[in-house]
Amino acid sequence: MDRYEQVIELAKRRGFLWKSFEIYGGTAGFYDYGPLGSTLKRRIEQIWREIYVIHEGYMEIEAPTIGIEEVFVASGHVGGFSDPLCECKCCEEAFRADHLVDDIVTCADGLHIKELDRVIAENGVKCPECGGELGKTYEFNLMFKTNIGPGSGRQGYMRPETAQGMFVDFMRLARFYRDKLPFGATQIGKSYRNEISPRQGVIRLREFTQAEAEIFIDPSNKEHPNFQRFAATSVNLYSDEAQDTGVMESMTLSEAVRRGTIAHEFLAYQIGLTDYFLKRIGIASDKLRFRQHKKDEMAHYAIDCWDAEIETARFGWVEVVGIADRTDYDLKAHASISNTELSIYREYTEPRIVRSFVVKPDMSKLGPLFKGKAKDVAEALKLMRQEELEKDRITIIIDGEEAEVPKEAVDFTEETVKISGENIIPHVIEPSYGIDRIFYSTMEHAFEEEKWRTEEEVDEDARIVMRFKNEVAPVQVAVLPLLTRDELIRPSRDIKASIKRKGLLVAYDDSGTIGRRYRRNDEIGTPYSVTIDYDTVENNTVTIRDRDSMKQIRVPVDNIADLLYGLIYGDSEFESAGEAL
RNA sequence: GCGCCGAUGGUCUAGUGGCUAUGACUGGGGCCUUCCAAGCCCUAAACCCGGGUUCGAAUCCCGGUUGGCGCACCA
Repeated sequence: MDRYEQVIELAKRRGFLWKSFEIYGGTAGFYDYGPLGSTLKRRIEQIWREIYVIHEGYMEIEAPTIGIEEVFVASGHVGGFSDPLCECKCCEEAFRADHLVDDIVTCADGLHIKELDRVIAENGVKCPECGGELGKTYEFNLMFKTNIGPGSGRQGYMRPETAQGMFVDFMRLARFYRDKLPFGATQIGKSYRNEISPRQGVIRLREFTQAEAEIFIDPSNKEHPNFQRFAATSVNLYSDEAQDTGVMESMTLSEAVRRGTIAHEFLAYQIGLTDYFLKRIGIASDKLRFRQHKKDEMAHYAIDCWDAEIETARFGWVEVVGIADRTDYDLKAHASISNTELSIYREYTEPRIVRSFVVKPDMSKLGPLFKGKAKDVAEALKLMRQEELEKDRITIIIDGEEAEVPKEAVDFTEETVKISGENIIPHVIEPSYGIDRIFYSTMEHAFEEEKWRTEEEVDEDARIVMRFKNEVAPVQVAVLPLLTRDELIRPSRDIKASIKRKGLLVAYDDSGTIGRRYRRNDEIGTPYSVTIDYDTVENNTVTIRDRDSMKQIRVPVDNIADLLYGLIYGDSEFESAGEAL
């Protein structure tokens, strides 16, 4: 049984993760989060919110999970989020149709399926495996399709990423942030991809949770005002060049920016934030690295892109966060498809007085002379410089033919114009988190099978402990009467109630021996167990047991809830919080 | 989507054509018990789904679902 199996088995048994639709046999690519799983996931998301929404100030929005066709035409998902597949009629092997004709035509990936079929037929392309005849090419789009409204209603798609919701709302967001860059929006929610063959459990899902931030910045200023916060932070960088040699480097973020390894400060700051977040929820720092996309792997519009990768026992390095500079690609695409200007007006500190050379073609003369080509002639004239227009003969080239334009058909002048600002299209910095993979990694890195042997014992003793960080542990406190006796159960119930009032998630358990109950709580990662014994009845004190060290302290019952709250969310030290036992 | 291998209580598992389907752990109830899976009693709980072969199928055959591995895919 490898580590993955151990973690998944525990997750299943203890109510973290369940296969969806299990009583009907289940379906690949879907998982339910059980009671403890939902709680853990929500605590992870809540820390993400604290960082991105509260601290960074990128407010959360909520857009529909179903999108209309235009949105995904603009985003490129309708055309590009699919692959043309082509199967051999003989051996039934499936191939990428565009790859089959790569050598025959120059831009194979731009061809439609019909054109691909034509190229395959005309060139007699056969199955590369067995030489058999190839079947018709079909498009396999990874988006789930649905219909909006009854009958032949509008085509809709389940969103394959939450990002588009933020781009589509750009104008409203810009207004909300009073037209000042930089600003950002975030979204935590479900996305959908109809994976061809999902495997690897929760690592590859058809319905999954993303947490994404789209940060709109001034393209001419990619510094980050708060960069100092992470300047000295060391991270494991696996850059494009490093991947060729296979050697990862540990480097401070300021060093990485200075050397040009990371394109700019703003991106480096985001890497710093991601590093901070992942470590805070319990990812082991030696199993975390940032890998730069190779030039050929990066989306064509991105300038630089880094993936946070976490090392797992079975799947090796798994991509959990993508941090990209998407430039102005998305805003331009939506602007063009929607016919809406998506830009920010940036006023100059001082209005600029610009002298500009203006060409004024006289259409009443050009029209009769050039007829249908008059417009092209005028456009060509507008591009000419003063010296060219002052020559005795003005010649232009239209449709490969030289033509002469009479001097009286074109006028030009120098004008003085006052420009007080300009419209700019912001660049987008996008950190995109795959919450389900992070959830699993948190489980795996928290999992520990602890074995030890005391001097007298021959057999090994063992316990399974989920060493969750206090902040993410689903159950925060266990309240355990030492014995099943009324005089201990009664004060236990009062203590449970007082801890609940503080907002902590508390589990009460009085079944079986105390040792068994400690083990049960170790297995779900409860950080602290409060035990009520006969001393409690006598002097109103209880013991608190620390999950990781199994050490105990004795503290008064009176402010037990505040004390536990401080241990979980504050800086309190366990050992100094009470009298050691 | 293809190939190979698997699927038995909550978990792990025995069972290769024939008794009421094996065992352990876990869970629940109780007894006992003053701090790390102790003991005793009681108890709940399973043959992935659908067809077929057979007097009889958890077992053999076919199809499906699902899991693992390999191939393919992974904007």
